Amino acid sequence: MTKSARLSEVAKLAGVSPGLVSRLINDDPRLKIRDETRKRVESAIEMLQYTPHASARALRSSQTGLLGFALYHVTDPIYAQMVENAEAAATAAGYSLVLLNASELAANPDALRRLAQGRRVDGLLIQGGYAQAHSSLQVANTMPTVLFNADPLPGFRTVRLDDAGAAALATRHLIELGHSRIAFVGAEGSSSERRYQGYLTAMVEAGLSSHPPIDGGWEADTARAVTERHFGNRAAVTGLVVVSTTSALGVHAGLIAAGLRVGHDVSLVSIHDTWFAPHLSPALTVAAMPLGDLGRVAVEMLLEQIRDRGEGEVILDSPATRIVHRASSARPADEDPR
Amino acid sequence: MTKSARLSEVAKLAGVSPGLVSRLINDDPRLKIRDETRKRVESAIEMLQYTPHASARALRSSQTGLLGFALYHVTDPIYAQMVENAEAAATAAGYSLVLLNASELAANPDALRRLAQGRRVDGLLIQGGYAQAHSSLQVANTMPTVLFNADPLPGFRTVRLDDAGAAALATRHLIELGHSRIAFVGAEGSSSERRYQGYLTAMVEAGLSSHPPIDGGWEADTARAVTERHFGNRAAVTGLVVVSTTSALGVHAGLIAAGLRVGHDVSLVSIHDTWFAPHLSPALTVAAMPLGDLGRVAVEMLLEQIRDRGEGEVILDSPATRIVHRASSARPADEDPR
DNA sequence: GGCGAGAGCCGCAACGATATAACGTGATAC
DNA sequence: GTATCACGTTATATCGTTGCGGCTCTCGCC
Repeated sequence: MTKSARLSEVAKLAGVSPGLVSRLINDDPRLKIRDETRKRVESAIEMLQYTPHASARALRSSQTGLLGFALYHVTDPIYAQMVENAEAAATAAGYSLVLLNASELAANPDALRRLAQGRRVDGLLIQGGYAQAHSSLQVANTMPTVLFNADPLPGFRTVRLDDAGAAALATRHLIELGHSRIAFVGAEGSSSERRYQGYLTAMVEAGLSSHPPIDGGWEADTARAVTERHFGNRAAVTGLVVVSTTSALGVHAGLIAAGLRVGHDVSLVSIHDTWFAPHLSPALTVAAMPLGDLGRVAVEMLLEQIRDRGEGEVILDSPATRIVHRASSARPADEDPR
Repeated sequence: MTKSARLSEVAKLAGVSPGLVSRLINDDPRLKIRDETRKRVESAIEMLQYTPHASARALRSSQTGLLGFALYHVTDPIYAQMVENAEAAATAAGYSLVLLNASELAANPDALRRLAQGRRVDGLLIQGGYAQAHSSLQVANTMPTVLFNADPLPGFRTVRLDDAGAAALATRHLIELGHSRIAFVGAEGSSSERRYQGYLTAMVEAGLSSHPPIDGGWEADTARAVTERHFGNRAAVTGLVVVSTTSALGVHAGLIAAGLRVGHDVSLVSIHDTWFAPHLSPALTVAAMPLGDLGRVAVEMLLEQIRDRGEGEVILDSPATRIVHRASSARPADEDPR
C-alpha cells in the first residue's frame, strides 16, 4: 500500500490490456465491453485503490484540469466572494483553480508565458485592468482566456457586471428619497468610470445638476481620508453614491469622524453588497450586483471556450441588480421633501 | 510561432543533444560544459522562446510545482490575508497554489485520494478542524502535509498562532483599563477554546471571577443576534473579549442595536486585526496576530518537508502578538476606576 | 461450409522531458 | 606506445497514460 497502483497493474490483475482499462475509466463512448469483463476491471480498480496519475494523463491528453485565476487582491471582499463561486463552478466541472497574482503577472511578462506556453493550465481567468496591458495580448492566441470586470477587448471574451445600471439605480434611490444634491465618490479605473456614467444618467434624467466625481480610491483608508478632508463639518451635498463597498466603509467612517450623521445629514449608498454592510452602524444601503454569478459565469464561459475553441467576445450585463435599503440612506433632513 | 518549441528543437538548433539542454536548464551541478556551447544553447532557447512543458516535466520528475491549499471560506477576511501571503511565499519558491474547498474535501474522501494518490500536487496545506477528520490520516503517509490553525496531530506538522496568548493580552488590556466584569464571546472549535483558556488565565491572574463563554458563532450575523439577545438594554459586563474580528463586527452592531454605547457602556476587544477594524464607529480595539506570517511559515514548512521528507511535528507560537488600541475600548464609565 | 460482419479486446507508438549509463576524445602517466 | 583518467557529449530507457489501427473470435446467413 506504500506505492500507489499503476494502470498496468490494474490491467494485469483483471487480465486485460491497459488500453482497455483506460477507455473504461474515461468512459469512451465507442467502447464495447462485456459486462463480465467490466465488472472484473472495476473490482480490480477497487481492490488496488487505483487513481489515475494526473501528470501522465496531462502529458498524454494535453489537459491539466487546471484553470489559472489572476486577481489583484484576494483580500478584497468583493473578489473573495467571486473566488468562492468560481471555485465551486470549477469543481463541479472537474477542474481546480490555480491562484495567480495579477500584479505579478503584469510586472513579469515571462510568468505569463511560462503558464501559457508551458501548458500548466487549460485556461486563464484574468481580472480587468491587468488584461488591458500589452503583454497579455500574445497569450490570447495560445490559450483560452476570459477577462472579468474589464473593458471588452477585441479577441477576448469578457464578462462583467452592469456597473452603469447599478450606479444609476443607487442614484435613483437617493433621488426618490428626496435628495437633489448628490455626489459620486469614485476611484481610478474603467469600472468606476462606468459607474460614474450611471450616476450621470440618473441625475440628468431627473433634471438635477451633477457634480464631478470625487476620487476616493478603492481602499477604505484613502476613501476615509478624502472624505474627512472634503466634508470637514459642512456637507455640500446630502447624498453620496460610492463606487464600492470597501471604499464606502471609509466614507462612512470619514463622515462620522467629520461630525456628520450618516443617514441623517448625509445619505450613503454604495455599489456591491458584502457580508459586513448590514453590520455597520448605521447599516449601509447598497446596490447589490450578483457577484457570485460573475464567478460562476466566468468559469463557465472559459470552459465553453476550452471545449469549443470558440472565438468572439461576449459581454454579460446581469439584470439582477437591486437596491438593499438599510439605515445609511433616508429622506434628507435639512431639505424640504418633495 | 503558432506552436511552441520542444526541447529537441532547441537541441537541434544548437547542435547538441536534448539531454544536455535539459541539464543546462535545470542547472545540474555536475554538468561540465564549454562556455561556447553554453552560449550556443542559451541563444537557441532565446531564439525559439522555449518554455519547458509542465506536464512532461511533472511526469518525469514527479514534481508538479503545485501546493494544495484547503480552506473552509475564502471570504473570511482572516484567511484571505493568509492566502495572500501564502501565495507570495509559494511564488517566491517557484510554486503555485491550488485552491481547495476544505468542506468538500471533508465531505468527499475520494477527492483527497485523487489529489494525493494522483500526484496532482506536491503537498497539502489544510486548515484546522478538517484535518482532524479521520479520512485525512491516510494521506499523511503518502504526501507532505502541513496543518494550520489546528490542534497538533501526531504525524502531522502543525503551525498555528498563539491563540491563548492573544486572548490573555486582550483580556489584560481591559483589566488594565479598569474593567473587572469581563466576558468572552466564543464559537465552536479548538481555536476558540484555546482563546477562552487565555481569557481565563488573565482573569485568574488578576483575581477576577470569570464567566462561562458566550457562544456567538464565527459569523457576524450569528454573533449579532446572540449579542442582542444577551444584552438587551442592561449590560451584565463592562468588557467583552471576542473570539474573532468577524464576529466582533456582529457584537459591535448588536451592542449598538441594544442601545449600548461601545467604548463607553461596554468596551470591546477582538482577536485578529483586519482592514475594516479601524473603520467601524467606534473603531475596534484588537489583539493583532501575525496572520501574514502564518501563511508564509505554513508554506515554508511544507516546502521544507517536501525537500527533506522531514518527519515530526512542529508548533509555531508566534510572539509577535500585540494590542492595537482603538476607540471600542476605554475606562469603564459606571465603575470606579482603580 | 465458407464468408462477411461485427463485437470485443490487444499492443504499439506517442506525449515531452529527465536520469543514467555509455561513449568518444584528448591529455597525462608510466 | 599503451593504459588511465578526466572531461564533454550522446543514446537510451523510462515516467504512466491514451489513441489508434488491427487482430481474433463468434455468429448469422446464403
